[in-house]
Amino acid sequence: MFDSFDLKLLNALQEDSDRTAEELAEIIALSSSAIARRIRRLKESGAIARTIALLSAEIVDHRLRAIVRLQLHEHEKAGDFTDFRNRLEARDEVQLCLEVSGSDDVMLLVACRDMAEFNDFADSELAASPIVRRYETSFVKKEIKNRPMVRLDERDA
Amino acid sequence: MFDSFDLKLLNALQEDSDRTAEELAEIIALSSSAIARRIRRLKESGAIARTIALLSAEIVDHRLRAIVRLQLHEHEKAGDFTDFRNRLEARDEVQLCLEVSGSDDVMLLVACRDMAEFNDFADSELAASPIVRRYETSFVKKEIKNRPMVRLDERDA
DNA sequence: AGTGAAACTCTGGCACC
DNA sequence: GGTGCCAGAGTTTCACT
Repeated sequence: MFDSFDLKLLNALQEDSDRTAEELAEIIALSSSAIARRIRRLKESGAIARTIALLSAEIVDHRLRAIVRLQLHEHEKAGDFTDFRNRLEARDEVQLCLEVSGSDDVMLLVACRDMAEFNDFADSELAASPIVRRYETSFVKKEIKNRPMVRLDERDA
Repeated sequence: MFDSFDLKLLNALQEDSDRTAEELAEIIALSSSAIARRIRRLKESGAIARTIALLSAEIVDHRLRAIVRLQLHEHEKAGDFTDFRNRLEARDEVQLCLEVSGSDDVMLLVACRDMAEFNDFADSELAASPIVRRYETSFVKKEIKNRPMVRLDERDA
């Protein structure tokens, strides 16, 4: 699937996708046209899902972020859970939604403007949902690291 | 700080930063040169911290991801905690590290290749650390949503 | 994969509001 | 102050080797 050039390229683009093909060619031992060709192929094939801008911590830190751990009722029809998932996915406040193992079933990272907005979210999406058994909230005091990056190596080839 | 054009632009770039100034000019009512100028200013001022490529879910799903909730010992010297934070920050496996309120002190999202690698990580960084009192791990079964985006509006101006 | 030319995109100066 | 227009610089794309 990927040769070692692709792997280096994917790692580099996950760190900073703003560099030109020529700059990347200096890091990876390849001509700029080969770099450009590979980037285009990786985007077309979907290996690179999308490229996005991340805002400064100064802006993001003005939001109230919360980790919410959900326990669901056990015998839910698949349809209800799908609806619930779709509702969460549609909410702008939900940055991350993961189905997890262990005593909790779902974990959310929610970014709101303030506590009032968080309460509105929790009331309408969580407390009001018949499939949520209970939920527990921790608020984010400080972001120490946020790097979505997955470093690839030859084992990912 | 930001006028309504900047806010629209920041929202658009958080969703997809691969569009040209001309394409963005069709969404936002501005000429392409004005768009390009604003993007450059937003990057120079640091409002846009960086732009990154996100890999496809197919690639990321081959990793074993875990949510780890940490409780620390209470009377830690600030220096020890700083060291601990720096170690976690330096580990590629740590995608997200948050200081939180509530019964836990720190929450991690960790991406490893397999359980063996996760255990190595947990043993060397968590179990071996004198400042960690206990930790609890949930593994990610399924990613339902992952959008780091923070939607801005006139209240962020 | 690399080279070079064509096409496209961004940059910077100037007039305008 | 910021915008739009246009020309030049820089970057990507494409045919060919």
